[in-house]
Amino acid sequence: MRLSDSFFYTFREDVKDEETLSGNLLVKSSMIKKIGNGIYMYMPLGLKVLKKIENIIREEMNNTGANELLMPNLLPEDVYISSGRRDNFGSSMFSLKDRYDRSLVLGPTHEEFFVEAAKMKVKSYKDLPFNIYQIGNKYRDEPRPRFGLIRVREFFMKDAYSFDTDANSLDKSYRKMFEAYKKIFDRIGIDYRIVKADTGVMGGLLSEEFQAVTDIGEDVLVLCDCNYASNIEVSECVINKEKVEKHKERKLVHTPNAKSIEEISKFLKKDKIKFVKTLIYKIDEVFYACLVSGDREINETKLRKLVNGTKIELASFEEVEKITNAKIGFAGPIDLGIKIIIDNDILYKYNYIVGANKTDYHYINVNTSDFIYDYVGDIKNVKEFDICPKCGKKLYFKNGIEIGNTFKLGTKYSKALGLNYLDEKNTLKPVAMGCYGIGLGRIMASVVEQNNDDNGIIWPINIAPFEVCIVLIDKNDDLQKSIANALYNNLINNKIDVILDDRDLRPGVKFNDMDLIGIPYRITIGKKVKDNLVELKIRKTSQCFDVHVNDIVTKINELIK
RNA sequence: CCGGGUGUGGCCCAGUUGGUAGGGCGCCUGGUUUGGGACCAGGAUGCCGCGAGUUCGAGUCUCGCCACUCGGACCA
Repeated sequence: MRLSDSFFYTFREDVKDEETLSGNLLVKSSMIKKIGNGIYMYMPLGLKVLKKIENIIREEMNNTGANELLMPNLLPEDVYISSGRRDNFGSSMFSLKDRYDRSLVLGPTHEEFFVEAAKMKVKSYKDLPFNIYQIGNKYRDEPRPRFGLIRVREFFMKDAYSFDTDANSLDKSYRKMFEAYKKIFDRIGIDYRIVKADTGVMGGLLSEEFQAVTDIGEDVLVLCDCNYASNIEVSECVINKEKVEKHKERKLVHTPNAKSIEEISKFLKKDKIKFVKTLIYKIDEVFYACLVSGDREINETKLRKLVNGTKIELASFEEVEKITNAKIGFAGPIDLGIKIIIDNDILYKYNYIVGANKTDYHYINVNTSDFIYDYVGDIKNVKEFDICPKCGKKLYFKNGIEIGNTFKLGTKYSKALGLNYLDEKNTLKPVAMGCYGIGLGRIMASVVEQNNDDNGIIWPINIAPFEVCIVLIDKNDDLQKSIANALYNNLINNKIDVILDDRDLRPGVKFNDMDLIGIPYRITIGKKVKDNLVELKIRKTSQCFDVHVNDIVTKINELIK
């Protein structure tokens, strides 16, 4: 590509409606443009990056023997109703009516339709296993899109689905995808971790996430040197037993205006750990009082699972005040009148402090024998420096962006949608499924978050929009011009992805633009061509070399390999 | 959905007590320049987010709406 006649622009200043580094750099460098909240255009340069990511994914998918197909995005709503997922998605699904008032949705994910596709083939165990996938758009009406390409409403994604006879076979298919994913992310050159995760709306048996490590990540990764790695959503807590104490006499104490654990702990001059907080949750329209130690946070994912619920939300202030008969902040388990769930640490706490269900009062010296509870379980978040459940060392946290995930679905969808096969003994069995996603836009944004400096983006070579740029310093100098053109053609003939900056601009402008858009290798053609020398600069390290014109192609080839 | 902020040439922003819409960057023309975002001279580009209202007069005041954005809630 020659820049002088290409669709290309850059901005010198940050744009105001992109707060993240990656969002700003991608917009300034003409990779993307926002046209609405969570909706982006991919400009020529950005599309090149996206296509390179796409091709790596496609190659590795095809290497596993998976077959690519393409699904529509405009989908009849009733299919999601049959599968039982219409309600799960709720308002995060875009829905619309056609001219006959029939309900359609924009696909947020395609399990149901891949099952439809699979039915075309699957009759017998001899038809299994196989894996089919697509690379296409997904639509989700996010409550709050943000962070540039990280959380958007229309996004480009690869989703694959495996179909097997049984759990053993599924295990192999899953493994195969898992290994392919590692190859994909390694080739892309992204810094990632694999963590155990929640199965969420997908349901199923096992979920693992591939997380790009960056500070703007919305997920918390719980990690240990022993290679334990888990999303905080599902990271199990080791039970914390306190020193056994003799039960003291329970007492009602006046604690005016001490609503939060923070306030009450200051007021009574006791450490947070001596308190138990009571949060009232509404899970599938039923209220539960949930108790955790004062120094801990509730984990809603764990809580939801414990009671086998689907929809979970904190009760409103009004609801809490009605249930506790007190102002917000004084809820406690004693004489409460709704179901009680306690965190398993509470069993090993003694003489703790709880709200008294009476405005401005707390109980001190409460013990678990003082009230009746309905559920016990691990319902709290791991804290940094907690003990690793696997090896006993201290855990540490990092932030991550989910760029890929792998699910063992089992027979959830095949049962719901009637995807069955006949086995050797002529009995009808449901197909065992897995599904596997990768978010391409998120990869792009995460890579930029991980690879940049004051001058702009630093693309890893395998997904850079161009591998090499040639900067022609003086386009009116015939020697420089002819050497630049010759080199440009030579690199193209060597299958190197090259861009020629032959614009009639000052050198500084071109250097800055090439830095901004992050091309890994720059060849500058200037005065030194008289001595048959060109300059090679490495974007990442800023190293510069003078290279003989005749050697430059070889040198570039070496670097790229 | 709750709370805060912002909407003014392509981009970033200024705009006094209401009185002819400004600057920088970019763009066009000419000239001088040419290895890290040059300089001089001239020039073009505005539904001041949208709609009502107050006023002789509204970018500015009032009301309503919309969009974007941040924090939260939410989120395969």
